[in-house]
Amino acid sequence: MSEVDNESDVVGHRRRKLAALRDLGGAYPNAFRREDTAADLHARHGDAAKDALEAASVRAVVAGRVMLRRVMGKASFLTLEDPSGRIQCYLRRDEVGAETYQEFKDLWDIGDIIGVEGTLMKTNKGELTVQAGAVHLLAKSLKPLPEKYHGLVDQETRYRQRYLDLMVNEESREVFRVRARLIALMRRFFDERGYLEVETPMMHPIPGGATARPFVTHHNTLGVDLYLRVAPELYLKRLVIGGFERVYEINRCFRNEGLSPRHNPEFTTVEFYQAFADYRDLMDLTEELLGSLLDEIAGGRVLRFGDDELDFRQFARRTMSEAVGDATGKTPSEVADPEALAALARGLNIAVEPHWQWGRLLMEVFEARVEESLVQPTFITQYPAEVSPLARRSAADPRLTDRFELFVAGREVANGFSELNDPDEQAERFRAQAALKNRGDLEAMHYDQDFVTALEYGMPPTAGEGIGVDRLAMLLTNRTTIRDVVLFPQMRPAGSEEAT
RNA sequence: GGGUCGUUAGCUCAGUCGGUAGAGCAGCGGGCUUUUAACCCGUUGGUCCUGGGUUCGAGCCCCAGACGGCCCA
Repeated sequence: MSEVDNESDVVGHRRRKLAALRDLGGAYPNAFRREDTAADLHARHGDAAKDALEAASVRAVVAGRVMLRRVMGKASFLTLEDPSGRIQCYLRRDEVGAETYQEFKDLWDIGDIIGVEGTLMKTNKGELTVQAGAVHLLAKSLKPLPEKYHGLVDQETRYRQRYLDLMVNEESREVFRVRARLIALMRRFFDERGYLEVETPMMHPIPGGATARPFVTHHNTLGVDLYLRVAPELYLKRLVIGGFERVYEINRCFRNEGLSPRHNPEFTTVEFYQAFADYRDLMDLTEELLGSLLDEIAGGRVLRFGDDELDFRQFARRTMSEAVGDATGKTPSEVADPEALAALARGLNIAVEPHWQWGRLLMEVFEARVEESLVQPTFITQYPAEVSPLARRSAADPRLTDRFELFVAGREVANGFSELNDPDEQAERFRAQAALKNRGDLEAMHYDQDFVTALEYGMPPTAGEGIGVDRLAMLLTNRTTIRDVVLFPQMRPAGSEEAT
C-alpha cells in the first residue's frame, strides 16, 4: 500500500476509523442477511397510517449503502440505498445503546454499507422509516462519494469509474436495466419462434461476415494469427447448412475503427437466420420484434427520442435508388447512370475511386445524402450487389440484391437479406472482395474457402439479419451516445502517450 | 485526421482588467431525540491537466502536448 503518502484527508480519516473498527472486531463481516428491500417495504407499508403502523409493530431487516446522514446529539436519520431504492432509518441512542450510537457517530460515514434491524414507523412528515433496534457496519467505505445532490456529472469519470456513476445516478442504473430487459425480451421473442440460441467463435482464422477492419490476435500454441470477429454471419450460415434452420446469437462483435458517439470497438448484435424465408419475411419479423419491444419497454409504439417523435406503428419501405433520387432531385435514369452518380459523388466531396462501379457510387451517395435524414423507421431495400458480397441477387435486376437496412433517427439499426446460397457465385464475389483487398481496401473481405466448401454441401434458401443491440438500447433510453448504454465503454488510457 | 469547447479542493461549480485562489456539499471540532439536499457555530483542504514561453508578476495571455465533450471527415 503506497497510497498513504498522497491520500486525501478524507481517506486518511476513514483509514483511522477503519483501524478502530478492526480493533473493535472487524469492519467487513459477512454474517448479516437482508430480509427486506426498500421497494418492497414501501409497497407493502407506504400507505399505512402512522398510528396503525406503529401499533402493528412490523419488523424490518434492511441493508444497503448510506447515502445521506442527518446526525443529532442523541438520534439520527440515515438514508439507506439498496438495489430496489431508498429507505430511511432512524437511530435513537436510547434504543441502539450509547456505545453503538457513539461508534456510529465517530466511525461510520456516508458510503458505508450497513445493515439495520428494527421496526417500521412513520415520521411526522409521513416518511416510512425503519426505527433501528440494532445496526451493523457491513463494509467500510474509504473513499468519499460524489456530491450528494448533484451526483457525478463529469462524463469522463462516469465512463472510467462506472461503479461511481451507478452508485449515485439512478438514471444511469435505469439505462442498464432497460438494456438487460431489451436483451431478455429479444431472447424470448426468438425462443418463442423456434430459433435456437447458439454461440459461434469470437476468434476467426479468416475474418468475415462484414466489410470492416478486424482486430488481430495470436494463438501461441497453434502459431497462427486469429481475428476477433467482425460478425458471426458465416458461422451462423454454416449452422443452417448443418440443419439448424433457425438460429440466433446475441453477442459481441469487434471492429477496429474509430471511437465516436455511435461506435465502440466492441458492440453487441443479435444476428438470426431462418431457412425458407426471404428478406421481406425478415422485414415483417423486424417490425414485429421492434413493435413488441416498444410495447413492453416504452408502453407503446410511439417513442420520444431527443426532439423527435418516432412512430413505429408503420415502417416505410423504399429502394435505395428511390431514396437517392428523391434526396438529390435526380431522375431514375440519372440515378441508374454511373457517370451521373460519380459526378454527384464528387459534388458531395466524396473521394471517388476509379475502380468504383455503379453500386458503390450509389451506396456512397446514399450514405452522404440520405442516411441521416431517415428519422422515422424506414427500410431501405435493393442494395447494390457490389457492396453486398453475401447477399442474393435480385431476380429482377442482377446489379441489386434482396437486401435491406433499417434506419431510425438517422442511424442504421438493422441489416438483413436473402442469403446468397450459390457456392459458385459466392466464390466469385469473394474473389471480387479479395481483389479490392489487394488494392489496399482494409475493409474488404477475405476469400473464405471453408465457407464456400460449406455452401457446396447445399444451404437451403435462407434469410438472415443483424440488429445493433446498442443502438436499440440508445433509442429506448433516449441516449445519443453509445457510451451511455455500454457499461464499460472503450476509453483512451488516461494520461498515455498517443500510439502512432 | 480537422475544427471547437472544456480540464480549478474528494464532488458540483465560481474566479472581474494579468496582481499571488473562492463557494456549496463532503471532511474535521462543537451543539442539537422526528430529520429528510437537516440545521447552527467554528474549521482543514489546491501539481489551477502537463511542459515550455511572454511578463516585475500567469488560473487568466502565447506555443506544444494529454484526456474528455461536441461538430466535421
